[in-house]
Amino acid sequence: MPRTTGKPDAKTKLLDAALAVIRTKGYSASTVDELCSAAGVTKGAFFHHFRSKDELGVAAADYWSETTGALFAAASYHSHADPLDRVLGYVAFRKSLLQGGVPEFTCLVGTMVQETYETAPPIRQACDRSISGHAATLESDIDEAMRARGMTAEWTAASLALHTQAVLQGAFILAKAKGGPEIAAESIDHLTRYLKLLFRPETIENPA
Amino acid sequence: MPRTTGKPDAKTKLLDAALAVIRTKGYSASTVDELCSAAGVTKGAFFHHFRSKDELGVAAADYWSETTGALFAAASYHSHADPLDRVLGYVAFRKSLLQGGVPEFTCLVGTMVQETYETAPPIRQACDRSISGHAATLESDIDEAMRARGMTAEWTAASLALHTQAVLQGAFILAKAKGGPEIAAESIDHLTRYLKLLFRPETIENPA
DNA sequence: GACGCCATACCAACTGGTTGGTATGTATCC
DNA sequence: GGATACATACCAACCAGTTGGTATGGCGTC
Repeated sequence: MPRTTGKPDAKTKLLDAALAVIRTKGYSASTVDELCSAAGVTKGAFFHHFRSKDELGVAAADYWSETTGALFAAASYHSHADPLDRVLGYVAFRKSLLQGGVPEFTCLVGTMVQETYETAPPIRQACDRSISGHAATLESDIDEAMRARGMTAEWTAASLALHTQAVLQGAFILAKAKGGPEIAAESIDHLTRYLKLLFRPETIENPA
Repeated sequence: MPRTTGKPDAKTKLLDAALAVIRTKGYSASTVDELCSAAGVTKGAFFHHFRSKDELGVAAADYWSETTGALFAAASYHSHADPLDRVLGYVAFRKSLLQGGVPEFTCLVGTMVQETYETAPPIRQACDRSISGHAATLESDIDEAMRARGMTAEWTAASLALHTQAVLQGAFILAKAKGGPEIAAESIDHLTRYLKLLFRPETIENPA
């Protein structure tokens, strides 16, 4: 919530800085001092808005949910008539986001939950909310695509929606290990191929 | 390298402790003091064997490659005659390893690389070696399965081998976020289904 | 096989800088 | 003029790494 004036307030600046710094160095290695200097504010402002570093972690995860939620809500893949095209469009959109440096396209909550799942339950829950809430936006399209084909599968729309998130999170880890987005793009291609094989096997060449 | 006596030396105890502690709390949050007390040695021993904490991080990743390498090399899925059965057996074996608490079945190098990929290049490289080296053990079976079917695909054996690692790493993140292995098992099931659809589509029911 | 020699392995105590967090002051808005 | 929104100064605990030391075992020498 920025001030009524055009300038962002210290809280927003701290949250924006948290996204950048934590995605680059991880949560534990991101110090309060560094977050403050990256945001251009002082420690007084930090502890005015957040009672502790962990509370900022929770707020950052929620802020991440908001900003990315707005990004995906505004994306054009929702306009496809066929629900499967919306799902495939989503995955293609995710692939198109693999731009810039690794810290710029990787996921805040996937990074944070790795470090905090045992030691900071509120952060773990905030990350789960973010991932699961995002997956839920896919689930309805997947469900609709299944119904449109009268599919009765061994898997659920919910599990497939979460699987897409698993592939993306894993692709980010590979990108971090290898230092670039190329391998992540290939994994996303495999995900697209899986979805097509599940829903439209006839469109995939099968030379066997 | 333990001593000729039965007891493990301080270096091995530190490496074993590092696997447990870092998998639970992440790399940055694992302090040298905590690693030492978990290993039952003193700081003097730590800095006798490792010049720095980062050097231990590299050694831990290499140690992880060794121990997990031995685990997979000894597994029974290698005995299948059909190379595809070996690949599917590998994935089933990975699923069977989802036992115990989350820190016990998740991956050290996947956790470490998230925090260190930008700040500690030697650790990043050690994690890449571990992941890519492990994927390479799958690549030959995948390649053989492709040749046996005369497949000419848009994807390579190497990219599919790495994709399996992406799914597993992503499944671990979901397990951490949700606090249990169930969702990871479902994602591994999706991976198995993808592999069967690629290589044996006739064995999958398709009610569409 | 007793001896001196020394590298390796390890320990306890310490240090300077950093950490998350606090206490207190001040400017600005309604 | 009181609540909100910051800034400055500070602290105790903790951090990675250092220091100076001890215990042990192998090895050549005689």
